[in-house]
Amino acid sequence: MRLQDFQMPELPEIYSRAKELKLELVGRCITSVDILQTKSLNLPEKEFVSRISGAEIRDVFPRGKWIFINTDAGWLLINLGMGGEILLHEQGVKPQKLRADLAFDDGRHLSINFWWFGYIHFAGEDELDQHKMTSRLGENALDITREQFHINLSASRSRIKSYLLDQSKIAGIGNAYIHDILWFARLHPLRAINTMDADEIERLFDAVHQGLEPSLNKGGAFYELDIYGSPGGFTSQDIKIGYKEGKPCPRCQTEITKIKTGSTSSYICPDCQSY
DNA sequence: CGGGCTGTTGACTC
DNA sequence: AGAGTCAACAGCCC
Repeated sequence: MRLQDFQMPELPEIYSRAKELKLELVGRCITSVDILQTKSLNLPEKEFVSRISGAEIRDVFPRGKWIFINTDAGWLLINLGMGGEILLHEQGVKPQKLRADLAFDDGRHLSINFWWFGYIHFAGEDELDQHKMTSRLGENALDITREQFHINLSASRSRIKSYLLDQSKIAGIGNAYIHDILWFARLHPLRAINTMDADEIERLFDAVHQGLEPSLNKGGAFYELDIYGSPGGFTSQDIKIGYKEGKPCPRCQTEITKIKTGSTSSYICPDCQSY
């Protein structure tokens, strides 16, 4: 297993970062903004900086793979793409890699880094519904009710892996945690939803929780750092079958295989997760 | 050395 | 509506 296989911030990591940021930043004012990669913004740099400078942070919460920071000037919307760090530093300390830096009125500052496909967006207080990348997000994967999950799936004709990865359907699941989620549910990633019976949908709902909650409870995965620079407590030993090609299935000992599912790969137990 | 692979998201086509 | 392909990249594998 290679560390670089795992650099995806998904729901457990984003929930954890949002919680940490909320604890540290509510009530703080942004005193200066430094942008090192304008490409990750949704506004011209000058406009972005002027709109967010001086803002007081009111709240921080997760929506899927996005961190929403509510300020009295509007919204900061952050997506770490395929991996990155948000780190809180004491005055003067600077990390080597960063795309943007926010300084606060207590002297501390926040560096935001991601290896490429990340976003640091701004939306005015009343403009949130015009922000296309977040306005269509589905319910957070751990917040959707069993009943709503059932109703939503009944309306879908896609394959189950595509559905779970579609952020407009259910938000927060990515290609790292999905392997274990489908294994818990004993469902093949290419299974068509309209062939699933009620029992299978129930199993899938439970599996979403079984796949995400252990990591959430440990502050996210080991390959992502919290805002203080410490890795999450969810380690490769906690992963059931994801990225464990050739190892035995924890349930039936059958060898885990890696298969192509559209443009992504999937790790499955061919015995537990028959097509 | 370099082609292949990995991840997220939106745009685009059929 | 859903599926497929592409593009935007760094970094590591073999």
